[in-house]
Amino acid sequence: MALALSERQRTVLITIVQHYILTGDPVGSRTVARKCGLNLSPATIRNVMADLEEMGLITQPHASAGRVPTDLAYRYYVDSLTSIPQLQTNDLEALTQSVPSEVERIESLLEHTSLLLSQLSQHAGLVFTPRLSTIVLKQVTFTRLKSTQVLAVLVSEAGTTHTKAVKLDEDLSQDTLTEMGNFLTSELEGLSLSEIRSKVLEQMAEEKAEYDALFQRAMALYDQAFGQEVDESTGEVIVEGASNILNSPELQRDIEKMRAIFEAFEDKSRLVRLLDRCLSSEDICVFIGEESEIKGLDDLSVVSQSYRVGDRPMGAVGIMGPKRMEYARVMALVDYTANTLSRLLAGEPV
Amino acid sequence: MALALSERQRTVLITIVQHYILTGDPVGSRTVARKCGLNLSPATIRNVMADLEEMGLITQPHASAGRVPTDLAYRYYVDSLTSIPQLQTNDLEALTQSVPSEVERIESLLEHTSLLLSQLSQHAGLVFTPRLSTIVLKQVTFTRLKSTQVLAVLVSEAGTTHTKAVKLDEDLSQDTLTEMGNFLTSELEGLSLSEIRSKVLEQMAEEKAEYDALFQRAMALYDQAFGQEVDESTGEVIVEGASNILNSPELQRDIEKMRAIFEAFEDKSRLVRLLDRCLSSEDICVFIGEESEIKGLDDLSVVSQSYRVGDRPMGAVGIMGPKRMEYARVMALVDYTANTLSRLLAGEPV
DNA sequence: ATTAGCACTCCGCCGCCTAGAGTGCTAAAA
DNA sequence: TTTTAGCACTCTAGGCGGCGGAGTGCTAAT
Repeated sequence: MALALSERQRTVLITIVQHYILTGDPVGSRTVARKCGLNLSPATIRNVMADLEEMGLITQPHASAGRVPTDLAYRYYVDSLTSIPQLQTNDLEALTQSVPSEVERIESLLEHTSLLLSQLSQHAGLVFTPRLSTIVLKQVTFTRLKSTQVLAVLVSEAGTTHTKAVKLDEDLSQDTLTEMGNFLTSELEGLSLSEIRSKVLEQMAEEKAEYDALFQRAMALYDQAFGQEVDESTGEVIVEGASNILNSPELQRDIEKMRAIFEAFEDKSRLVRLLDRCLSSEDICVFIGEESEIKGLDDLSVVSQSYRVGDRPMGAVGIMGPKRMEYARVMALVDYTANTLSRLLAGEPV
Repeated sequence: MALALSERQRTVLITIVQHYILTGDPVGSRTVARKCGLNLSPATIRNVMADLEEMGLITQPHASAGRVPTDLAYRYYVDSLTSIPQLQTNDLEALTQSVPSEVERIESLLEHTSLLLSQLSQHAGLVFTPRLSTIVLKQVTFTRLKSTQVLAVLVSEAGTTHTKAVKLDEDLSQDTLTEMGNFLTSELEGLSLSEIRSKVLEQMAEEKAEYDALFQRAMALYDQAFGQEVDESTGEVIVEGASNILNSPELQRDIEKMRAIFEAFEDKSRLVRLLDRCLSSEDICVFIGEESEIKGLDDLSVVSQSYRVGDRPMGAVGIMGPKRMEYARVMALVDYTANTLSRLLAGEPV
């Protein structure tokens, strides 16, 4: 599967990709000859380029323009970046400066992270929040809002909260509700919501008398609030700096594409699917063009890396920009940010 | 201050505005003569138009194109819509169909509302959430996350939650924290956060011995969590359907303007200022072009109306689109939606 | 295997022109 | 006095042709 390129082909291809990323203009044989360091004449380069074109790595937008990398070429280029690149010193400075000393609100932290990524990269910043099922329960409380309406509040170990209003048949007092919350908390603390889900289902099916009625009802209440939600919730996506996409000159021409992109940004459910593919991998993920499999995003690339709390992957951060992005730098930014976020959430010093 | 226009001038102006809203093309004397119903020749209309231009109500994009309404003309047009217009039947149907039967999560409801507004209007939907100070407290709880880290959770009467992690000097047990929460809840329930703010400040200043030490510490903890926040928090803005702005043909030409608009969308803090101006008024608000006083939004108009819980205004909903929008229809949508939202939040049937 | 030379192609730009739409002005009509 | 018809004028959008530049592929020489 891996493309077998001669050393010379490799050099020429990389030169083309790098130069195109830099300038955005199609790059011709003359330019390659000067920049690639091979001391060959443009004519020779042309032969190599003809081969590369046949392999589907480069194309010309029209006969007699220079060559432009295809998705395949970007893929090759990214794969050829052996390991996660080092962060540039100025980026490192900027990042360390804007890391908060402590976490007051996780939601704000994630938003801030997304914004930071977008500002540093000048592309769009992405943060995926955890899906409900992976969350570990810390505390449940029920608050009586109106006669038969109760607000269930769930606090996770990480410090996120999740709420849902529930309608009851009977009117329970706040005291009863508090007791139910305490019951559940002592019983369920430390379990993930998906573990709880199976435990609740199991116990409600058995309906043994070994638990008293209050506990049974508490379980039912919990299930009413979060039961389905756990299976269905896919987490959220925080997109910041989407307007940066408008800077990219190769997209400014085509307003239709632009619209497709912004519509894709708003359809969060599709974006979430990227998360799944990223969470299953330890490594940083790069989706080039159509690899994201999101309609409308075929002119963009996404670089993302999961962040974790303890050993479990919780969510992911990423940067989304034109395929013509500085992959090395962006990957370094994303990787560093994901690691920092993991440490912050774990309460470790940064 | 109100512009004094002759009946004829009025008719011509309204015709121009309506026709421009409809087509987006500059409208010439010939067209006006045909559409305005006055049975006058284009030449006569031209004289009227010259007057209107002198008054600053219309301009020509270039000599020898038709006339285009200025902000002033839109203002006049909107003011001439005597009362809030009626909802069109098809809009009414669409709205009633997508009203949820019950409110499970306020955050989702508000997001859904914003999305709904954007879809029906084909512009951007706005929802402003309440600023912290106006919220009425229902319950406070403290959850011990780690040795000296506590999560303060505040539930409002409306059912919204607000959290903040707090770092402590000492390590308090969960039992102590729970007790503190109960204390505070019983003492503060039913008060708005701004009322609480002054009460807390007052009591902490007095430092009387009439309250026991636990309560004093609870107060301090509360203040640490939400004290400053109450003064600073401005509420949030939920923008949906921003990509609809890209449809507007008069903006597609100028990518710079487009970028300015999307940047303005992302700068939530400025958008929030619109809320203030809208909350103080009972009536529906229309901001045309520069009236929003937001840089970058001078090519858009915003229609917004506050929603309330009980008698207090809580937040606002709105629609943001090109100045060339169907004001009557948009105003009807916004007004109806705001009322429906108020009723939903109050738990009334819709 | 590499290179120089050359003819060819295609885009982007400039200037030119024209058709069309709309205006303002003036003089005639109501 | 108000309205209208007529006319000359202006400005834009769009089509056409020519030209320079950049880059290519091919061929023949090194």
